[in-house]
Amino acid sequence: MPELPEVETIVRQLTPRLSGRRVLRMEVLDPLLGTLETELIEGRLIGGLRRVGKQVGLALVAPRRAVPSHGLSPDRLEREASWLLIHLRMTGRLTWEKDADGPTTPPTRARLRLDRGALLFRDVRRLGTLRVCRNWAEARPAGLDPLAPGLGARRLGQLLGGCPTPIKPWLMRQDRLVGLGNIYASEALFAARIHPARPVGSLTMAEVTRLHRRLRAILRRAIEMGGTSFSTFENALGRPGAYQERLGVYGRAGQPCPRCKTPIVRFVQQQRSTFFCPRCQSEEEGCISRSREMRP
DNA sequence: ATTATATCCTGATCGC
DNA sequence: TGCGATCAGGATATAA
Repeated sequence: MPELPEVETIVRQLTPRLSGRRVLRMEVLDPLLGTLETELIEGRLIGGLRRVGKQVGLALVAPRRAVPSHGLSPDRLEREASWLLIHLRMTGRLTWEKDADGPTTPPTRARLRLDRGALLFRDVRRLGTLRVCRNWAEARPAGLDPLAPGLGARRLGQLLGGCPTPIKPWLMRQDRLVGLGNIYASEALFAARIHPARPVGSLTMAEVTRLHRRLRAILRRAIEMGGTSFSTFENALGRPGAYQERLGVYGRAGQPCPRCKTPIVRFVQQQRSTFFCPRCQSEEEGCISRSREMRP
């Protein structure tokens, strides 16, 4: 379940390894991936990597460029590059392999052969996708990145608007904010002490501010810790993250809330598990001051 | 327009 | 011990 911090971890690990490499051949092994415009990729240089929402974006530039190991600047890539977007969905993995010529083993779904080594896309559940875009305008997602410098509490408030949708499913809508999935949506609301079923329009400005601050803090912290390995996530080096040790509510139904010891509750929202603390995250707005008194 | 449901996929887990 | 049913969830398609 790679969400924003997990994808960011992978991008950071792969950037020095892949930047400047020349793509020799794109091998699509799983027919479920469909046909791709490989001519926008093959023969070009990897100008850099970038997280595009929950996707890993490989930026490809003309082969005469000199590319530093940290990649070309973001604005340069936005002007010049074509993009390979890799969506890992649930079980997708990206790893660099030294041997680019040997036989591939399942569940390898695609292999990008480079002038040195190869990038392997493995994915047991085969839900992941590959997409080729000719430019940044095609590749850029509709939703805003929660860690973008321009996304202040005010902007988030405007984005939320007054709709009656429950806040938790709203946070997972990729056409509004990109990068949040089931884990971090629950965690952000717990940290901000907002009930997951609260209508978006009912949030006070104070709550929006709190959500904004907590959300960004959690994502940054999770990136520092290499993401969350809840069940299956592994980074580009085949190692787990560490943020699962800091999860407050996700996957902890029945266990005591780390803040007030009340048992964590699980319920289903839009066919997905939502976890929350019934005491810290009151259904009604206005109980914040009370829960604040509970703090040690 | 918005919201709800079904679908995809496969390994792990559960109940009998 | 074995086997079928259920679950996990990101995104999209279709239905209401």
